[in-house]
Amino acid sequence: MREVAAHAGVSVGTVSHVVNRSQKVSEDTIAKVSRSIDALGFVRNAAARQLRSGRSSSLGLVVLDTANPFFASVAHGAREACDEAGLSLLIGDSGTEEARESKYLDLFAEQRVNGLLVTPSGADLSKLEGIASRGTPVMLVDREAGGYSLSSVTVDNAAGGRMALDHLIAGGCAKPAFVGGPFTLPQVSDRARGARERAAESDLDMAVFETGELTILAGRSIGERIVSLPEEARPDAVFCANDLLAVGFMQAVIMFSALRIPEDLALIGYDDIDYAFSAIVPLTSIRQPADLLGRTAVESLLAENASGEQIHRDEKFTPELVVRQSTRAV
Amino acid sequence: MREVAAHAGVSVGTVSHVVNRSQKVSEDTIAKVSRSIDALGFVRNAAARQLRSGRSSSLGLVVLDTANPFFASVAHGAREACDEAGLSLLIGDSGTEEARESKYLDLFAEQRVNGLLVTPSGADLSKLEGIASRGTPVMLVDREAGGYSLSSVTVDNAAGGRMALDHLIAGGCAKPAFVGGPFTLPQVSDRARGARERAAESDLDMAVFETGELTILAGRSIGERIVSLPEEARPDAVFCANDLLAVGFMQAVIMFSALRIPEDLALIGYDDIDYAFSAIVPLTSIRQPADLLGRTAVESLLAENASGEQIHRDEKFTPELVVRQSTRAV
DNA sequence: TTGTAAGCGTTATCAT
DNA sequence: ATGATAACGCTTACAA
Repeated sequence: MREVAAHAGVSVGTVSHVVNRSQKVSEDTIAKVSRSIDALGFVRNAAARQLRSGRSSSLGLVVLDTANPFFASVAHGAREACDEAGLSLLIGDSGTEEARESKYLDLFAEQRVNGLLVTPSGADLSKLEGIASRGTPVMLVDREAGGYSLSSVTVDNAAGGRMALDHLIAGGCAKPAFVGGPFTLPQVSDRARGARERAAESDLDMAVFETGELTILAGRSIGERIVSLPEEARPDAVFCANDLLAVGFMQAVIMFSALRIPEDLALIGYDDIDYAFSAIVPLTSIRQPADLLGRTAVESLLAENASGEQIHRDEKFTPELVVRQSTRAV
Repeated sequence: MREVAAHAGVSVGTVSHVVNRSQKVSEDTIAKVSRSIDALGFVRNAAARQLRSGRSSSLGLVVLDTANPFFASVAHGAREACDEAGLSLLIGDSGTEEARESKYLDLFAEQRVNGLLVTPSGADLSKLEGIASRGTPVMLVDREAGGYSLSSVTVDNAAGGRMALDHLIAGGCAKPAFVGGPFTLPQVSDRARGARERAAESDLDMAVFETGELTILAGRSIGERIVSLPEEARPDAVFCANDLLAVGFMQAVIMFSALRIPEDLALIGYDDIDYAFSAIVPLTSIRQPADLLGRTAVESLLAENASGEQIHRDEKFTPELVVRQSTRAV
């Protein structure tokens, strides 16, 4: 910048003002300085800029798995909202590991982000609470605050679980099962709880098969296990904690058994990702407004930030049943 | 940091040394300073750090579409390689728009990233060449340098196109068609070119249907158009420029026609995303090593950076045919 | 409308 | 092993 100033024959302060339009500068000077900037290929230094101004104009987002289309959509919605607000979004992928989550939190803290959007991996949110209390706004995404003093944007998982079982039972299912994990994730345990409650209302037991993660691969391997069970032990309807599991489950059914979906085994997923529609047997699912979740998280964070309030809010969306072939006509 | 120094009764230089392990400090002092850091909740300021040291320890990646599983995998591979090298990765999504790409490039330039990985949206790479010539290493990802003086990591698209048609023709197809776009993307036009060449070798014409983008939605709408063509004008095999298009195309075939895949219409995609396997009719595809592409891009960039060389290299992977039901037995 | 100059919070070079 | 101190490149009062 000093070089630009020298080249244009003005002071650094003036250069700064033309770069930032922060003060009235004469047309002539603007032209002169602009020419020097181009000639020298000057690019302003974000580090110096941020250090001096104290502002960072960025938000941090930490999700469980960027390869999961649900979180890809959340990130997409958040990015759009950030773009509109002139902020840049830093994205971290915790892989459902607290250590990696913590690493990104530290990284973002060092960057002095204006706010943090987090889907926590573990149960202990005290680190986040600490960050929030030290002045960085924190918004939980797809996770309720529980006893912690934090704001959140969520979708009602228990309601979703109830919807899924309601639909399965209405279709005539007698031996429902739940597939998902880890149960330390409230997203998983709440869906299971809602489902179990609804099953109990119809005097049905719901078997539970726990997986280590929410991926296609995990779905496929638990599917292999379930289709090889003797008929009397096999469920007649399976509710998967997300669509990736359901897609993998379906692969296993088709590869390793002669069971028909939905006649022998009904299948319902969760999230309604784009591919649910295109599955071998189009997949019934519980749709979540993922994009909106990300967008709302950013907007709420910004609103809270602007108002300077310390009041924590919980925004909760309701999911929606999307019926397709994988559960039709049992 | 000054506060920490005062609290611990040492100088700021010493605090810096314990934070960075950059010089020998006595055990006692380390303990004392660490206690003060915890007590005051000190977090080092990345901006000041970078400003003073001149180092940024981050890489920038700009891809065409983060919602596309292919690029999600590329980003995943790149992130892993960055993690291993102790770098953080900034990701930008250009949405195949040059203006957005340019915006991210400027943003990353201001951040003084140590290197840039880019899948360009347009044909003019002079901006990237300029950046590279000004000292920031640039690596093209999934795009060749053409006449520009830039390094690249790619997968052979023309070979992939040839493979696709070879397979279709071996299956007895007589009226092949290509679906994809925009053709300004070399990934698309090279696949089409390879396919057309192979078709010509068998004295076959290949119809071309251009789409505006490479999404499920675009595939569905072009699919609607194609299945409603009179039989004599309708292709008997369709090669889609990527799997998203193919998935959407398949949706249209099933919703809006009675045509069977592959008996009436064979379908082949490109990328072999996870969902190809689970499509209504499992999708034949040309597999690209997406993860490896991202990883290699980072590693090559770092290697080039370390060696301080200006020699540009082109690494080219070869794709692989994965046969599934959508083309089997015509 | 433009110039001057004091920091922002670190790191790194010298002394001590 | 520790301390003092000069930058790093910019923003922003304030002065001219």
